[in-house]
Amino acid sequence: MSKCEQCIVREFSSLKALNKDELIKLSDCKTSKLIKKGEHIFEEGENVNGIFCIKDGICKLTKLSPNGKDHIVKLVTKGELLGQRSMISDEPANLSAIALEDMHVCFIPKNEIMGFFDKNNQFSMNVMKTICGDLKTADDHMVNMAQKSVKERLAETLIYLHDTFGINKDETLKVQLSRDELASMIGTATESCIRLLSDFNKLGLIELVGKKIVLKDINKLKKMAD
Amino acid sequence: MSKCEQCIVREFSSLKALNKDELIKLSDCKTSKLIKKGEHIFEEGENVNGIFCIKDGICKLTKLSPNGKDHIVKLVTKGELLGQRSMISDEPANLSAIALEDMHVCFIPKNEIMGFFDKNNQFSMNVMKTICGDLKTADDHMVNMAQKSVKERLAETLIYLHDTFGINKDETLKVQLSRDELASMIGTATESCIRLLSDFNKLGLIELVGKKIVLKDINKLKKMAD
DNA sequence: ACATTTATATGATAAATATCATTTTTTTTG
DNA sequence: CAAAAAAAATGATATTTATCATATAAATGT
Repeated sequence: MSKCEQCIVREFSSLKALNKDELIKLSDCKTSKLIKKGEHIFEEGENVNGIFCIKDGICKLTKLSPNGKDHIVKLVTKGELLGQRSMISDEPANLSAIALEDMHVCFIPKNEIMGFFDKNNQFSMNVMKTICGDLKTADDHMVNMAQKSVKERLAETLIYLHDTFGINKDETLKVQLSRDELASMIGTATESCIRLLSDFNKLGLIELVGKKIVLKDINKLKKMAD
Repeated sequence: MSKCEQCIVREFSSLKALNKDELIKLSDCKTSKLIKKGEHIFEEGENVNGIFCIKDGICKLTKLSPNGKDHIVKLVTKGELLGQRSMISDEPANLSAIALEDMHVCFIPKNEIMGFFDKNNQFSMNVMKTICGDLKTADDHMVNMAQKSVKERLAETLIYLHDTFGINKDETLKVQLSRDELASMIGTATESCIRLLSDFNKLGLIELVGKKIVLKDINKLKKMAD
């Protein structure tokens, strides 16, 4: 079992506030899991009873809308924690977490985290700030969904994927979503998403390399996204 | 200056965790404000440096979208706290708060609240739970905006206004939004909103009493909202 | 390697929604 | 109370987006 003290991703999350003793306790109680591409870390409605620390890989957080379509609420990657909201609210998960690539995650049981809350103010504060950041992002996102056109949302999402997750050597976006997933991220029909990608391609804004996407004119895309 | 100890609305917010001594301190540092209908409590981008406790009245939280339209993110009423997210994130307000009717609010400066955070775990936990609740609502809302039609969103919003804020003696919705405001809550053009209200009226789902709205068939509206 | 499934793409069309113009109603103001 | 301004309502039309059908390309299993 690997030691939390030596784990680098810890430094990128609220867990950075933990001291040596707390980290040793953490190492003892955590369990390590490999999640394959397409598998769930947890599902909407499930009682999670702890949080997951993402050591490696990317996953999507989705919610089933009443019309039966999945909506991608957020992408989460290495260094971030999952399940904090459910744990604090003491409610089942509001979203499903599904791996977009093979992942390595650690599970930390609820009672351990709650102990840190009581004794380590900096840790509580970090968690609170993270959730506040999530809330701001969610509000902003909501306004975008409500007020922007599909075209604007697509442009914005491409920029987001580029800026947040970066590009490969061949300049294609590192996070490779299917057209279907991209559509469920911007909230539109798959065909509409594909059609707009074709349009963007013809306009020289992007280039479609098979299923992969290269952003060719980031400035124009940014203007387009408003 | 009225005493926080005797204030009833305190019981409906995170402040209920404060003990007698803390409430006395609170009374000493808080300032009381009357806000008239249409006035701001604070504006997007402003440094708030504390939180507001709503003693009476309702306000809308809006965000200006890049296309220049205001979007109503949330309605907030008596007993709730405002500005918690900005204070914790140590950032300017992400949203504007504008009174929908005359309001009575109390302002509590940041350093006072931060003191309670340090010393009163139950209070911190309450605040955290509130923000977690807000985050869940925001995520749900986002999915609705992205996946539902304007008609579904209108039906849902009417039900929400009914269930959350209740009705007057004449059965009209208590929160009286203009057509423009209703449209900016569901994310559509004012004319589209008006047209759909007319349709709902003709279908017998609602009744339009001047500018006021009566829900006539709540079950059908609920089905419509999904 | 070939058959089968799945993903991507495109056309045709329908439905939803926005925009612009105009009218009617309500509210405000002098 | 009348005039002006603002809000609500409706029609005509344009634009956006969804849906259904079908074609092509890529991935998968045996």
